[in-house]
Amino acid sequence: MIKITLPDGAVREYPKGSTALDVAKSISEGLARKVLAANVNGEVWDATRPIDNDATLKLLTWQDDTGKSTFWHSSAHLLAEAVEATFPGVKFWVGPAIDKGFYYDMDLDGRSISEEDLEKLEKKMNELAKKNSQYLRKEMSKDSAIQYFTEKGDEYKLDLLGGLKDGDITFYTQGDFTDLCRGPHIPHTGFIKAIKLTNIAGAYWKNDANNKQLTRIYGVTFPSKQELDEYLQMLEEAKKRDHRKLGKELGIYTMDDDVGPGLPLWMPNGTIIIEELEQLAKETENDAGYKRVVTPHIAKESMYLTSGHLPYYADSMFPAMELDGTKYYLKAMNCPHHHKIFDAEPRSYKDMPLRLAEYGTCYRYEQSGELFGLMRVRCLHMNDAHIYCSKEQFADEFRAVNSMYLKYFKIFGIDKYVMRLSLHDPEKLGQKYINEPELWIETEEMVRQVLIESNIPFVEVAGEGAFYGPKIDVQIWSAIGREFTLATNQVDFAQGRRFNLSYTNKDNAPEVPLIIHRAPLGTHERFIGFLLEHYAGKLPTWLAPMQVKILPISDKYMDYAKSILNSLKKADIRAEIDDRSEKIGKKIRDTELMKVPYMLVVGEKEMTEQQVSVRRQGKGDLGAKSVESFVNELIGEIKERRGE
RNA sequence: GCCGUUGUAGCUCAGUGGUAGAGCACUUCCUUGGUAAGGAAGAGGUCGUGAGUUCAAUUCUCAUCAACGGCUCCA
Repeated sequence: MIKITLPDGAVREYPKGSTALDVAKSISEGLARKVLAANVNGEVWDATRPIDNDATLKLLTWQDDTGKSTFWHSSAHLLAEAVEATFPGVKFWVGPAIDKGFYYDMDLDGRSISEEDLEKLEKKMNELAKKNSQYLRKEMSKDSAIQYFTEKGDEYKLDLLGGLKDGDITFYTQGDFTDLCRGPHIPHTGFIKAIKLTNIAGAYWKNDANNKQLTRIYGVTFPSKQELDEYLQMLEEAKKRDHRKLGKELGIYTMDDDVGPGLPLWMPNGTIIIEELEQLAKETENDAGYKRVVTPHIAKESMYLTSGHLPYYADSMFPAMELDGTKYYLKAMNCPHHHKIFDAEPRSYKDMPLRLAEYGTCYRYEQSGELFGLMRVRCLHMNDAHIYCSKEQFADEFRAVNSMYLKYFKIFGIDKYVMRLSLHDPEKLGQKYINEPELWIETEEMVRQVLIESNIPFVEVAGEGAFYGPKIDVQIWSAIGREFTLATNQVDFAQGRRFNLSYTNKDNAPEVPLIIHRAPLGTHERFIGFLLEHYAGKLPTWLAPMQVKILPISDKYMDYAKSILNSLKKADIRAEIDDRSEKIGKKIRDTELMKVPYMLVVGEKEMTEQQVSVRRQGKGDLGAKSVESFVNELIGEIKERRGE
């Protein structure tokens, strides 16, 4: 007998070789029908795998993240089974579970798969799922595994085997499909009740653009039809808050073929948002001791050679223009310009830290396939600043930048983000990263300490640093789930020396400053794209392009409406009268759809009592009040940049 | 840049080898109506662009541009 300890602390005895499924059955049949996998001594196992020793056990169902990912991983195998049955000879690479669903990468050997094929595959998968085929686990020696795949001529699985140790190799078979796989898997295919293959995409083998491109099929599955429907419904909802759709509907920005891809034209409504954000940034940066600067959009090649950008990023800069034998580049970043401002005057430790801020216009020749609405563009306005400081001042400055982020996030109610400490990749020193291994480790540790001391939760990722130093990135997700860096706070131990920057320290000796690059609001483009999605277009009043719409019941009240408009304008409130000869219901509907925060309905009653009937977008009628008190309250809401 | 899909009116979308249609938006007129769509009439498109096949192309083929879904990239 073996002792099984359950999550509630209960210890039960079972015969040696019992499975998690046996344990579930001993608790209840209903539970047994829901068990997808099991956590055995901290490791995720098949629910059908025999347990030979005492163990702690947690049964995993659809309610557990690992239960879900096991379900989706098994679904990927089911997809592969369907593909193999439909397109014989296909070679498979890997098929993992992802955040929402799964994919499988495969080499179709020159064939291509269409949307119609996806439907066929879905059908086949449903057919195969109904067979309730068990996922059978089998251990195999490395040699026989190599033999197996050599006979099959499967170079992909052989490649996978190369990275595995003898003794770690397991195979899983369900129905007619066998795959090299670490597992675990759900008990049988019958759990998979609802299947949706979402899209087909190309994906480079081993994520390397130099390798062959495989075909990737994405899908998502559920234990019930209802959950799939709910998921599809949710996707529809997400599309409604896509900034590209809202940007068009609300007149924020437009793109034009004649202007060029990735070059947004900001319309009047979008420009208002930009100006409000800049105002916020100016106020915040003034308070934090920043000084504003303005620099040109172009600079000579020599400067980007000095900075070291050109060797790393020439491909993603617009090609140089040549004038009088000198090459000029459109600037892709503001830092070198700012360094030149630092260098324009002799600096002493008394000037430090020196904080130079600019909403600088940058141009980056992003790859065509990467352009994405406002989130990834070729002309961008960075909420940029560079802080020049001593090593001693670094921690305080870095911390202050982080708290500026958090201050902004509070204003905008941003809570769904991940702070990422982006480090260098030691293998790419000298290629992607400046070859200063000790400095890397030293500064990375400085940044890590600041994060830990400030109690900011973060994840560490190697290979995401800037070429000149480590950074903290704030990662966010677009409505459709694509990940972006919203804000960034970077340490730069390289450019100071490259530009020969120095200040005189207390001992009258020259010293190279450390530089912090920071962009807490990222770029206008990405930030506004993000905000549109974040607020689903319902911007807080201080940001809303139109803040108040006055809706007269009929033309008779137009003069009264105009007097209200005057009071609003005097208070610098963005307002307008809907003077169309439409019924009030129509005016309200149109204003609601344009997501104007406040509507003032005025008619006979309001005019006699010198009031306005206030209607809040999305909330409905708030009742009548005097014009004066409405204006005063609104001024407060706008000044304090209140969210709701 | 790569793989795949798409491209018809301002927007959302029908449709056809014989030079195009709906709803909303727009314009004009009627209507002056109390909290999410009042009525009528009208205007609007060389069907992304270029070439080829054909008596004839918006429709078929190719190229190109752009957008979309991914991959790669992201100072």
